[in-house]
Amino acid sequence: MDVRTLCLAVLYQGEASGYEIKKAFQEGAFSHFQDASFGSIYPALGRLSSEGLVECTQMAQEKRPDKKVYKLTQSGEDSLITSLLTPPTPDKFTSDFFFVLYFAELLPLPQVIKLVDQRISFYQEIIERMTTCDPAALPTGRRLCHGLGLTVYQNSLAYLEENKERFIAELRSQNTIHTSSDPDTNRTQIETNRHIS
Amino acid sequence: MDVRTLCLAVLYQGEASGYEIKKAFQEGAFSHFQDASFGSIYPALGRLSSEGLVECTQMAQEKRPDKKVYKLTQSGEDSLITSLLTPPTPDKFTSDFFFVLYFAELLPLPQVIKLVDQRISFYQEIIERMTTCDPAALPTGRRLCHGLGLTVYQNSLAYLEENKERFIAELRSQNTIHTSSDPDTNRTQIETNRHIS
DNA sequence: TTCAACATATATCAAGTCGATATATGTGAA
DNA sequence: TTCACATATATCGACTTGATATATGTTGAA
Repeated sequence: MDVRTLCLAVLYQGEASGYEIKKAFQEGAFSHFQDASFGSIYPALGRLSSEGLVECTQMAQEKRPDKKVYKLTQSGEDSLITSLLTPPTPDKFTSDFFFVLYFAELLPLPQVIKLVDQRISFYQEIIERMTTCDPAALPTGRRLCHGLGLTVYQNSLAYLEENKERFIAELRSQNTIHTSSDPDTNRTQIETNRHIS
Repeated sequence: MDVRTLCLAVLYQGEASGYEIKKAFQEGAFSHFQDASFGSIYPALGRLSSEGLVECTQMAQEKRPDKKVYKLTQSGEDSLITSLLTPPTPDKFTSDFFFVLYFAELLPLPQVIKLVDQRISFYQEIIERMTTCDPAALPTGRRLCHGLGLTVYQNSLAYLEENKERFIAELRSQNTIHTSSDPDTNRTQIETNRHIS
């Protein structure tokens, strides 16, 4: 979804500055499935302003730098709905964790263990944050989002915890790279895995 | 992860052309957690070539356009390992499905039902494709990747199937937008939801 | 107390990436 | 036959990211 629509979506929840819109993607409700940087938010707000989809009020006072508060117009609301009605593009998921895990055999075992442990902590923290809010208080659509997301994290955590020990034991038993710094042994290991599909 | 490393990773599995590398991200093993386009793959292969991390063999014959087959060098293998050892960046997940679902109350009910049904089919198809291969045949790292990914898809599917009817019933019962095309009714609906957190 | 780290707030820029498009040919199905 | 699709490389405009610049307030630890 383009950043312009993303901004409209945040502003639909209430007026906000560019800085606050960024926070919605960093810590807020949208943080799990959308993102945008300042470099795209500020230009987007400029365009939305000139097209009349948002209105900007300059808050010159404050003890901070000027704050530009943006507010959705009726035209902006219409544009948001229209965008929501267009067929959604496929999900995009990129993960270095999965990528590194894929090549676990090539890495020192302690490194792999650390990777998995960090992942477990990562899931635990997200789950804790997500379970502090009461789902019953959410509107229907948001509640399904929340429930589906939480399910994914909980089951990922459970899977990792259930398989961690077996996984590590298997890695330990099958190669020598982890206990030796002999380059020849190393090389042999790499060659061994080379053509496994 | 930068596209250069991604190319090295694909080439680690065996030599390939730019076109074939693209396919690895589109249909192959990496398709679930990494992506790259021609616009980034071809320049990356050029740089990798000039840096000696890959070797290029021009296959001039064939009945097709020239095929440039790239092969990993020792230096390229070392570079891949080094990249795998650097701390992984956080996952990135963007989903229009979640985004639209979040605003389900604002949309016509048939549209929302279609969205959920398509999602269910999407999960079913992926699960079917992933369960055709035998996980026991995979190297340890790949097997954990595969298992974790499959778990996510299976549990997402189960959650949607379990909650679909209740979700739709709830949407149907709470608003009028879905059965009326009266713009005033429409507007009222939008205002009603306006400030729900 | 002081001082570093962090938060608020806007904005820009180089580098990288995507999605579409161009080019050229082969294959298979309707 | 003709059209859609697959193979194959390559480029380009538009967009996005991540880092950085600028300026100030707050907070907590040494």
